[in-house]
Amino acid sequence: MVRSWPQCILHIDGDAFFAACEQAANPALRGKPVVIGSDRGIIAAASYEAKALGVSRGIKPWEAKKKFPQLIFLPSNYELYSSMSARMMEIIYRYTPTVEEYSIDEVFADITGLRRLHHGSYPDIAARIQVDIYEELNITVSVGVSTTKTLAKTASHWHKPAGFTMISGKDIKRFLHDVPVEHVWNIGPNTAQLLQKFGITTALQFARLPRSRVEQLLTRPGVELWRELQGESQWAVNPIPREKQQSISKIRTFRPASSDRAYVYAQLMRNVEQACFKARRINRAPKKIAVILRRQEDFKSVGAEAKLTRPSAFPLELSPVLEALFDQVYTPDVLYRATQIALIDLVDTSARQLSLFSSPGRIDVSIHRYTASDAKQSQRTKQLYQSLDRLRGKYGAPVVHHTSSLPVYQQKQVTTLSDTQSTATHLFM
DNA sequence: TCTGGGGTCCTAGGACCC
DNA sequence: TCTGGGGTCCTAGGACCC
Repeated sequence: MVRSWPQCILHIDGDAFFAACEQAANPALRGKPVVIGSDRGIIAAASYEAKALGVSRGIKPWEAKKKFPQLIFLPSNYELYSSMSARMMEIIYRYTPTVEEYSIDEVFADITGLRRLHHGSYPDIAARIQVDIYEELNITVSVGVSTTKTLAKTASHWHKPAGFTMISGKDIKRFLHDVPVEHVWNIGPNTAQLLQKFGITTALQFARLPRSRVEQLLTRPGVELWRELQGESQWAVNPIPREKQQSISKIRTFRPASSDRAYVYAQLMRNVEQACFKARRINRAPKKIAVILRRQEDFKSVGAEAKLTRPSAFPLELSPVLEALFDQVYTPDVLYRATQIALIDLVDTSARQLSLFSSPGRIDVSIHRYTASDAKQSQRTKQLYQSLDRLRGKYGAPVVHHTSSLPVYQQKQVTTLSDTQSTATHLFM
């Protein structure tokens, strides 16, 4: 039976990953109710011990603190989680090269055709991966084994933590029977609502619809999903290198909401600086940028997008475009609660060096211009940011900002150059 | 769910062309 | 005046994910 499987796909899901990483890194935290999250935000993760107390994602950190004084609160430490994630990936790569790093704590892996190589059945191989991760990293993962990504993911969710669930062809009905349709991967609130209107509330009911009906109700991805649930693999496990990242965005909510133009723009500029820094670090630059503001009253986002005449990840070069976009979306007297910048259609910048002769300089909203002096200016801009990035690397935090982001920092204690003791020094240019 | 932050992909429809 | 058919490219916005 297992022999006849056309594909064998695994879904490997870290259990309470952030909290588990903290517990792995610090043995004193093991067995304790650990919660990751900041005071003002939401709870990002909770260890199983904390979940057992009744901590859930919905609850606010300060509420949880009051209700369960024994909780251990930790700020999130992405460096730690990323390195643990990378080590987890490495273990899986030992078994197969076909690994999709779906998120920091989730992996799809295709082990089709590798039984002889690893001297074992598919479930054997999957179990070995699970054991290796536990023994080497001190964290548990839940594993799902099936013929499609969708079924593998359904399987890994079936039993957590440290679960191991296999769905073979003949078991599909049994597993889908109890799964609410809105819990199926890639069925969100909208699709679930539509299906429910037609009396479809479970994954099995959906899987049993005739194909023609599915084609009527949903579009192509819906039909593909339907076939995945039959056990016919439609979505390949595809290893996407991180360098292929398509977009970077930075969003920040501020409280209280504000309608002050300079302040809101300053928040945006801060996001821009962070997003551009991240882009430069991975040697990418956007061909398009979008500015989005979120309104306080209805929580809706309003945004505007612009194509750049040349890719750039330098805030100084982007600022004319940014300002134009900002003015398109900003309405005086409207209260905003968040700003967001999106760097879109990222392209690789490592290969082509900006040179005096090969690159147009200035970036405009709509007009494309090119002069030698612009190119020279561009070169200087690049050098400037290289120095700034080095500085940032040295201090671990940004030290120089654009003048337009000043209003953000005016709320805090801004120190000056002369205060050389402080690492919180902010310079403005 | 009364609300953080960071992503991907798909589709409809307009513009433009033959 | 009303009116063909088809292809491609691009954009806005939706929907979904962790």
